[in-house]
Amino acid sequence: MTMDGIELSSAARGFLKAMASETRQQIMGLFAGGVELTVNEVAERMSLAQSATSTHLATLRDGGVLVSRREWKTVYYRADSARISKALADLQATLNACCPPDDLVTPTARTGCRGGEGR
Amino acid sequence: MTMDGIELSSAARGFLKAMASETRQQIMGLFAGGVELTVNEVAERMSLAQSATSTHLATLRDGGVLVSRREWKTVYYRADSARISKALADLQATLNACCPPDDLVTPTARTGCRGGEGR
DNA sequence: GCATCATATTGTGTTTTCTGGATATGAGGA
DNA sequence: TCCTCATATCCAGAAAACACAATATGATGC
Repeated sequence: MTMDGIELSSAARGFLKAMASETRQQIMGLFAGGVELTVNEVAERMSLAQSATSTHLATLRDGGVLVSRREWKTVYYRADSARISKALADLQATLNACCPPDDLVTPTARTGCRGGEGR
Repeated sequence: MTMDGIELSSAARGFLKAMASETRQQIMGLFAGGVELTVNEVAERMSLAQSATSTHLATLRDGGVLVSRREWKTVYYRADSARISKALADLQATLNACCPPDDLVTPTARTGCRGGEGR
């Protein structure tokens, strides 16, 4: 009851919560290549209502997966690759601490990904 | 309308589904250090019913985060670090393909993590 | 066969999430 | 000011997840 709390960081938590929904996973697929999309564009391509799309995009932004850039009327959403890498590195670090890191993990996986997060 | 499907692999999908629940995240914290735990032990430490615990552990096993080893009566659950690393590498690879890998990401993040997944 | 132990499964009620319609906000143009 | 556009928020209902009690399964020991 002391060290049970190998809790995930808020970044990793938000990432998991954001990416848990399959609909949001598909939404993320629309942002491939770094394209910027508006809410209506995402709604149209996903065949979703504008309100539902707005909520999903807000969830993704809250989870650190997307960033929003407001240009007068329209809000452009875009994938936040830096924050995604950060969340993944964080997730990996926590899970490495949680699970036996001694088994026979490839050294590439351990060293390579951890160094990625600059910020 | 053709290449929208930057879908995640089943490993990454299962991982996200398994780790989406905060209860399951806490459960994973119990397996720190590679300890093996039975269903009843997890239920007791989490103050959860045996049925709920069994379901959660099955979800985690199905998501590739835990492995179960049956020893006569009791079933011992244990973290599957290799599969976890695999899922994370897969996730990172997909998200790197999804999101702008050109912005100004450190080259370590691009080369290091992508090479991790061998299979 | 019967009882027991540990786990899995079923059933039910509760809570949360998801979705779409309607409405509100905020900014630009006539 | 009024209207329009794009997005956000509010408000239902529908769907899914969660948790518990009860029961079923599977294997051991009598």
